[in-house]
Amino acid sequence: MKPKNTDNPRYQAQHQAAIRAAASVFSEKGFHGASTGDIAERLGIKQGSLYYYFDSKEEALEEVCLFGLRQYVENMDAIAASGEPFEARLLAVVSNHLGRYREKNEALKVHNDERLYLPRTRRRRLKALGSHYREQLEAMIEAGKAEGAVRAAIDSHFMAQSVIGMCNGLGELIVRDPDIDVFALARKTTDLLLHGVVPTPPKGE
Amino acid sequence: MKPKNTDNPRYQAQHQAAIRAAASVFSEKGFHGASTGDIAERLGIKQGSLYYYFDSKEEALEEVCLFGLRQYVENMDAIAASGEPFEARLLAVVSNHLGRYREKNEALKVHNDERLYLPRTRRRRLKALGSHYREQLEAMIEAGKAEGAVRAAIDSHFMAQSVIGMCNGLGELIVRDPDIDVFALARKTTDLLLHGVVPTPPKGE
DNA sequence: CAGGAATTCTATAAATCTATAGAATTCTGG
DNA sequence: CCAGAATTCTATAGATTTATAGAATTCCTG
Repeated sequence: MKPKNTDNPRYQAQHQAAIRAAASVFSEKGFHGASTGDIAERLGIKQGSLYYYFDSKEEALEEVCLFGLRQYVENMDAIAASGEPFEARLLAVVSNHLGRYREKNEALKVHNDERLYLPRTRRRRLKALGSHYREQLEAMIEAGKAEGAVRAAIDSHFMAQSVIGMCNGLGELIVRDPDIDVFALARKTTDLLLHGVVPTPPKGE
Repeated sequence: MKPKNTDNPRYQAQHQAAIRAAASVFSEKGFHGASTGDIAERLGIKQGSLYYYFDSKEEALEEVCLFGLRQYVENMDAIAASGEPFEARLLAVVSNHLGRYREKNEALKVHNDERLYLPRTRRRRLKALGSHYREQLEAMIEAGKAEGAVRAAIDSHFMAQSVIGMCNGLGELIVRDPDIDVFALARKTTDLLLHGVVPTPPKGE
């Protein structure tokens, strides 16, 4: 093992840059399609030098996924903790999710598409974060029921997964068209989830 | 080039089997993570022999994706052509989409996750099929507006993408839990899309 | 069962790619 | 500016992988 000072700001900065370079390359070519040489090149160093920052290519993938997921999940925690009414919190969740596709789409895309190639052990921490996210969302929906903002018949597990999937699908739209107004899209999405598409009131309950 | 008779039923059967084997392996390991040796092994032949059925690994991926998408899109055409009211057609679309995750999930999963690794030229035919699907769905939503079953304010492009994303997200649920009742899930999903989660009627319009 | 067509096998070249070791360079504090 | 620490480079072992060529086998038809 080389001497390295992981507390040094210089090391940390380059380590971050390496994660970003890996995110960029993985998102373009996929985990297996990208080589450590590609990543090093994007970072402006030689292939062998990359191993100063990652022990293995898999570790790089894991760090990219964690990086992509972390702030996203932290925002969810903040939203869940806020005392806002259900509608506002749902809008915040959707905005947070869709917003990621604009700002930091690469690492999150890598998480979405490539995380499956991590070995079981490495996937554990990611799964914990992802489950935490979904559980927060489920709890939020349950709270919505308690508020009377959500029909009692709604299955919160099902609905949480629906919201996540819908946002991921819309992410494609956002990535494809750089001119889309993400916040307007979030409002439309929230409106669809809240009220559906039918003009007449739902059949009671 | 070897002598080969692509009209021979024996050839066609093995070719189909090769596509299935490729779908299975690609869905497990990803395109770049899977080797032609893996595919051949699953098919019960040697690595080199696989090239009797595919000219390249990329061609194998393309055929898997087309296979996964084809019947799915054909069903959509049938649904669009049926004279059913909007609600019934939406349910049919969602059932078709979710049902794929049970029956033939491997090829469709490969299409969803790996199609990006195809070169531009090979992706064209897939894109045509996918766009056709989305356009049919958009037209269906527009027809729903004409019927008065859908609010005029709904953006059909946005909504089509939402439906597709939602179904893909729920697909994970279906793959994860083999005991899920897919049709019940389709009904819940359709209900959510039609009426939203809010118990009180939407604010007019 | 003979002979040609169809299918599969063996063997391999040529091009990867990951990870490591040790040399060379750059940085930093005194 | 010097000395040691930190970072990067060069070079390479060792393992894989795709795709091809030609030999061997199996299948089918007459």
